[in-house]
Amino acid sequence: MSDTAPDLNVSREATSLRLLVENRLRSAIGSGVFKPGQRLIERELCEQTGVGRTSIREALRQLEAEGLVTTIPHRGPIVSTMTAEEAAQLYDLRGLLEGYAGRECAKRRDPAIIARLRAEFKQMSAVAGHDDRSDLLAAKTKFYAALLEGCGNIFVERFLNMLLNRVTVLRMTSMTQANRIDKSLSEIETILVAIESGDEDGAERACVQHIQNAAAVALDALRRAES
Amino acid sequence: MSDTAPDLNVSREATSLRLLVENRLRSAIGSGVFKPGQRLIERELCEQTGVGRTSIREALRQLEAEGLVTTIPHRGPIVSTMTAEEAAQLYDLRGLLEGYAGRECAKRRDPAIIARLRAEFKQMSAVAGHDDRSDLLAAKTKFYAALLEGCGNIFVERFLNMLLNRVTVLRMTSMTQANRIDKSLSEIETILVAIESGDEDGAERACVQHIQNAAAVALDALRRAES
DNA sequence: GCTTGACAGATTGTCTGACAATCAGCGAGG
DNA sequence: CCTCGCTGATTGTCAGACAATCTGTCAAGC
Repeated sequence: MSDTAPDLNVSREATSLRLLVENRLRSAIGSGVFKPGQRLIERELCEQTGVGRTSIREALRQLEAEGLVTTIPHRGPIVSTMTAEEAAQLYDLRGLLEGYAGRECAKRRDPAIIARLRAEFKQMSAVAGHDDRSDLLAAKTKFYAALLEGCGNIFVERFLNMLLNRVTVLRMTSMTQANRIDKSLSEIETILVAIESGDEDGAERACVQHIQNAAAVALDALRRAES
Repeated sequence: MSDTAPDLNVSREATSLRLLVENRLRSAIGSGVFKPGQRLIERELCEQTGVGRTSIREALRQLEAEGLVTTIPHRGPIVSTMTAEEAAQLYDLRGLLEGYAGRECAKRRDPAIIARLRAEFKQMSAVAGHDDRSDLLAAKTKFYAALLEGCGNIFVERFLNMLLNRVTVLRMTSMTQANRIDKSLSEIETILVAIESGDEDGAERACVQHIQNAAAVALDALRRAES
């Protein structure tokens, strides 16, 4: 990055309609507008979005590849469901990857990344008390985004993003984090401190621990709902 | 699974045209018919496959999500290229995941899986001397398939499959394994033995080691070609 | 009453043809 | 030699169409 050049990153954001639709659907699923198991009928989506079937179908293929929707032959796509068993596997993998990301962040100690992590942590602390948890969630998401970028491995970043999308869906069904916010915050602080001090093992351990705790709460709620 | 019920799994294999096209393209890319960087023009693919643009485009979206092709806006899809840097990241992640898979296999010690692993290893040893390495590659692929299934984590399995597809592309460019076959075989035997004896740490270590060695050879060739 | 089979409706899977938007390369002009 | 505008190629997107297939229902038969 040059010091002199102004940021001319126009980045026509999402150029293609297909991408717009894709993001729309992704967030609709993530925010629970479309619930797991619900059918997504092409023509209805066409009417709701105002785009042709072509774009809808291509967007759905993408989401299918990401695992967010499941297409039943000649029946059409539904929002993917997850058994408690699968959710456990998801959290296992997430722990593995996020542990790796934490370790790499601690190893690299990129100042820009650390600054972002710290800023988002501050933001999280600031809004932790709000009734509306969407602020907290947004900050948390940004914290993770920084963590993933910081690991410097594009594949880890991509895969973890996929996993996080699916976790978000889970979160809707399991309505977790009642008073886990405080604990969660302190866990995240542990991660942050470890990364800042370059403690690779500590950062990895803290990340894994954080995921395991989150998993325990989520899986408990999920299993109860599944019974 | 019931003991009495016969296996009525008819499994009409790949129903939709789109899936057929997808697999065709995937293997065409994997086998080097389409080379990295090459443009994939929709209308040409239509003629070559005899299907409509609809199906082609949807298949391409899937491959794009897997990272096998990259779509340049208003220019169309090309077979994805990889820098040495990215390849190194890919191998890093592959080591992480495959280490996990090896560990889990050793932990679970599923007899069916172990039998498959051993059978494929035998097959590999048998065909190692052939000039045509496609037999060896096929057996190796099956060995990995068993390893991935054996880890019991569907997400790990899915992600590793994606990574392996991209490694296959790399292999085309870097023409590795001259006389690495013997070493490679003995490394795989180490993995197998560790899994059979339930040595979790050993299995993980052996897997990671195997990937690192493979990575070293591949990256060396790649960097030389890139210069 | 319960099972079987046929029918109708809904929805996907796929093709065709079309058109505007956009990009890459080329040649004219300075 | 560099810049500008044109032309051709290709994608992005739409609308309409049709067969294949699934689901649910309802009548017929045991």
